[in-house]
Amino acid sequence: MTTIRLRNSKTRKVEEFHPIDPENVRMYVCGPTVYDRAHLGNARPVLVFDVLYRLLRHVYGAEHVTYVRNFTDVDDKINAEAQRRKAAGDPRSLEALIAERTEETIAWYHADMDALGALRPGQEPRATAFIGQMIAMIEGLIAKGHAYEKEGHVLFRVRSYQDYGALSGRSVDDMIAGARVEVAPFKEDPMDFVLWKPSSDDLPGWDSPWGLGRPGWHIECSAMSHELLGASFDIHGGGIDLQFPHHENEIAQSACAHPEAGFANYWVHNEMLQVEGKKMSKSLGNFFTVRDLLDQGVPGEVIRFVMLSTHYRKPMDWTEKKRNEAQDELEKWALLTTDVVAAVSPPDEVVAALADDLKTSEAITQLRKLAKQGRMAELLSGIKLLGLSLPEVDEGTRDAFDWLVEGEMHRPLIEDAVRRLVEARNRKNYAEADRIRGAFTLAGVTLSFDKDGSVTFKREQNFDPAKLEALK
RNA sequence: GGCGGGUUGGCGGAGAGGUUACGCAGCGGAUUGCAAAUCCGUGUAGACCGGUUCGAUUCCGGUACCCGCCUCCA
Repeated sequence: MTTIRLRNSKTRKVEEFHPIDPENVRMYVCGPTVYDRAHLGNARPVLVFDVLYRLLRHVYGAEHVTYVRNFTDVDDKINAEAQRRKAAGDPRSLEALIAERTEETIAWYHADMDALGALRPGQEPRATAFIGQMIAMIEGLIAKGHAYEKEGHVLFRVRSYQDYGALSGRSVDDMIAGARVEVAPFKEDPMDFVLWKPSSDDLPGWDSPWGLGRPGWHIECSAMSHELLGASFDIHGGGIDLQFPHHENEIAQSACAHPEAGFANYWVHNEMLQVEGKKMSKSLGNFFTVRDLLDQGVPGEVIRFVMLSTHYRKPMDWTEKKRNEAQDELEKWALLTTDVVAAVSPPDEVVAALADDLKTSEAITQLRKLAKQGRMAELLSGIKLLGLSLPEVDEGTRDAFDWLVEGEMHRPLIEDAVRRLVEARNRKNYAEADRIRGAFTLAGVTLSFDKDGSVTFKREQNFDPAKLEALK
């Protein structure tokens, strides 16, 4: 059996992966807060852990891997959007507006991530469905002296957990010295964080031993992972930005609530995404969503290919150039594998690359070698393991019409032009042939001639059907 | 201020203490009416300064610069 090696943030080393139970390999990844469309940065962890999920399924069997990724549907931003709609005159209750916002965002998320070729996790729990478990966990923490109630808030007593800061390599004293912690009068210690906070009448809340309120963000993941995967499980993933404080706090909560268990054995973090060398942010004006790219005609598999061409632990830079190169390479593979049936099992080289700490760029290099060697069945199988799909590429005169022509109105025009072109070439009237080809070029269609005399089309980015009129 | 990541040829991007990464672009050739595509061949590197070593881009130390997290935005 293939041995997977993963970089464990907990030990800062690449380690061999040995699941607690090979019959049920368990992975939890922090999912989105569902208040708006997922931006490109959100897609990176989705794709990184999708590759890991596919690898685990390959190695241990699809039915022996449990993948949980949550939806955070309790959040100020969701409330704010609902309140905005209410203020704009929507007569429905705030609760209904919140539910609507949550539902539509989840549907968007599914559609966008599906387009990137990401498999849906086996379970996608919503925080609001696990409030009872959160309350129970908080009660347990209070009983053990790890948490305390103050003014309707319940806070985690950070000083009560010896190993706090171990994951992110910080000491509590250093962090306080940094003087960037929130100072709240009800905290025993500046580092203590919220497990439960009071809610107002106009915002969602749940009854609890501490009054009407709602859970803190960190307790959601601790409660859901415990409920669905148990007190000890194998892999916990997420972006490096979540390492502190979110994951640190999860560990503190879970380790204190279930001191007999190990919580997550392997912590895997992906690096951040940049755009043209800069962090993606609204203020820099380089902020865009996955849907924006898809709407611009960037295929999901191209986004996926670009993402996988950089190792997950390195900052990934999204650029126009990479996107174009990825598209060219995928089209090339599509042509190479036309009518090819994928090999039953993926090539060892590709599996080995992924098993070595998810070296996706190395896996792509191996795919290129397979293409070079003409091992197309294996190439296709490797492409599938990476979760990539290939663009539809039609070649030849007849098939090309289907995607070249925007509406039947241009078909007679093009057929006639091609007929005249072929005739001109047969008569060796190259001036006329080049004139017709030039008109196609201006319309954004590249024509080329094969040895057997057939004509091949390629639609370019600047394709403009209106300019086909010039073919007359 | 604290913690972490990075700096490789024109561009992107890997691995390995000594042997071609790879892709794109470039150059030369084959092929082509001319092209495109394809095929063959080929040049260019390791931020800077020291150290270890027979030998370092690869290990160690330092310097510079870039980026991220620590703060709602991933």
